[in-house]
Amino acid sequence: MTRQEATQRATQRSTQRTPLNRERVLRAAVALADTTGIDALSMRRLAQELDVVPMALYKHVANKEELLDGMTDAVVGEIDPPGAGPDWRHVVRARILSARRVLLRHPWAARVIESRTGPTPAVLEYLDSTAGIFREGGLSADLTHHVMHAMGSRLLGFSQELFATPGSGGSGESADPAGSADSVAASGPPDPGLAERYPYIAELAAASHDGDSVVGGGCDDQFEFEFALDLLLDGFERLRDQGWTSAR
Amino acid sequence: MTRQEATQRATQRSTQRTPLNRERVLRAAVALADTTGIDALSMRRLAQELDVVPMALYKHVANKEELLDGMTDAVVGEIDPPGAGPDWRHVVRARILSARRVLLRHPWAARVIESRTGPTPAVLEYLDSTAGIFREGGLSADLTHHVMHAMGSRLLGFSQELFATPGSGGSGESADPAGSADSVAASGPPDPGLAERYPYIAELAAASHDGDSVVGGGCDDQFEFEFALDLLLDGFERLRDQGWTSAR
DNA sequence: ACCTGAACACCGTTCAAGT
DNA sequence: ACCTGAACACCGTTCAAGT
Repeated sequence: MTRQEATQRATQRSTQRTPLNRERVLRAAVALADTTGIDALSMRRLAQELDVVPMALYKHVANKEELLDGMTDAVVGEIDPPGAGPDWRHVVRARILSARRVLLRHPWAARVIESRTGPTPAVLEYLDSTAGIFREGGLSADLTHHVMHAMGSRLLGFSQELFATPGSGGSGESADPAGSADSVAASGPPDPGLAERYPYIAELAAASHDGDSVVGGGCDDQFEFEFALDLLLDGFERLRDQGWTSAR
Repeated sequence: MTRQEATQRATQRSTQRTPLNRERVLRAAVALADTTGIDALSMRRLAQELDVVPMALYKHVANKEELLDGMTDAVVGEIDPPGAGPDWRHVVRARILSARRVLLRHPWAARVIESRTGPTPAVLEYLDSTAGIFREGGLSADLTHHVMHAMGSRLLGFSQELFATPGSGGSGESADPAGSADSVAASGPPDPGLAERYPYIAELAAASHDGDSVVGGGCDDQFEFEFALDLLLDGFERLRDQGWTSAR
């Protein structure tokens, strides 16, 4: 390679890729996790994807934990801002369902968010504005406090089921206690021993798809999520109307 | 070392430790995770703890995933069997609070259980007998199915809060959206900027410890867990009494 | 046939050597 | 002063060599 060729190549490379910055690192990390799963996301693999040497990443994130913090903020930032409307239940419901759609787009996000030791700025902002919806809906600060706890990670759209549904991608975001029922009853030639050993689970599995669809797990994740969400919102509203306070 | 000494030492070693078996491997793994946290549990470290060569473990568990499955079963096996009694709400409540106590003893267990791709035998048995409590309480199979989904991982005593409370050990089992509020307001000299940026969170934090205790996070995890649990059980009972069915 | 040391293909991060 | 290749201390698991 001549000196001129080398210069050309260097120029070409520097023009064809924008110089590395935090934003680009985070976006590449999110994209990599989306396509290959969170387990395959390593600093080395990410560097390779960005066509830089691994150590180059450490100029933009202090370490892998900070990378994961940044990815969390990027994902939480995708959640729709709270809408306007007179009905606080509708507003909070719409926002949480938006969060759920975001988590479904990024199946790895639930586990990453749960693994953060503290809330990131975007999460704090999300929690603050969501608390505001409850407060403006007439719930006392006391009740809102316990409501936020009761919602727990469901606030961010987590399914919080026990096991990943068969269909879910890689690093299970949604899961399925009654669905494990379904697996027991529906997977291949149903072992008669299982239905005998777990009679109640077998019964639940039957209840889940005696309708039109008999294929697959048989559980409608969206239905189950909204069932629990509405049950909780119902309960919150009832407590508000009763003027509930924690006794202390 | 003489030949006799070598024989003695070999004999001593073989008598002072029972020969390795699956049971002993699992118990050592649980103990190691309890004391050092789940992140420090590696096949190599576990082998070292048992005073064997790493490869010796692979005769008793196929791989690390199977080790984690076994640890899950060991922990879930610690949950009290369902008690007897006419009040299904009391029975299911007591059982779930027992599960919660078990998880508090093994702070790593929640994350390990969540990471299982499918239910282990002990989990299936737990879910089956818990579904049985609901069924015998008069809930239809249909309602019980959705109830199990709505409970999600809370069935196994998971706190399901967003972030680990400051006090919780290592691999966060319990967490705290409103508690993150508390951290914001309570940590050190409260940055006035934070309360302005997150006014609702600041308000919740204030609501959480305007009582007697002002120290620490200020949240009573046990209270929050039971608040949500009872809210859900209330809702289930109400649906049962209304003869609720999913429309399909 | 059984057991196991060395090796393989990784990992996050440190650090010193090179420019 | 900046950048980065090599190195460090790990990891789960394979595999072939040794008994």
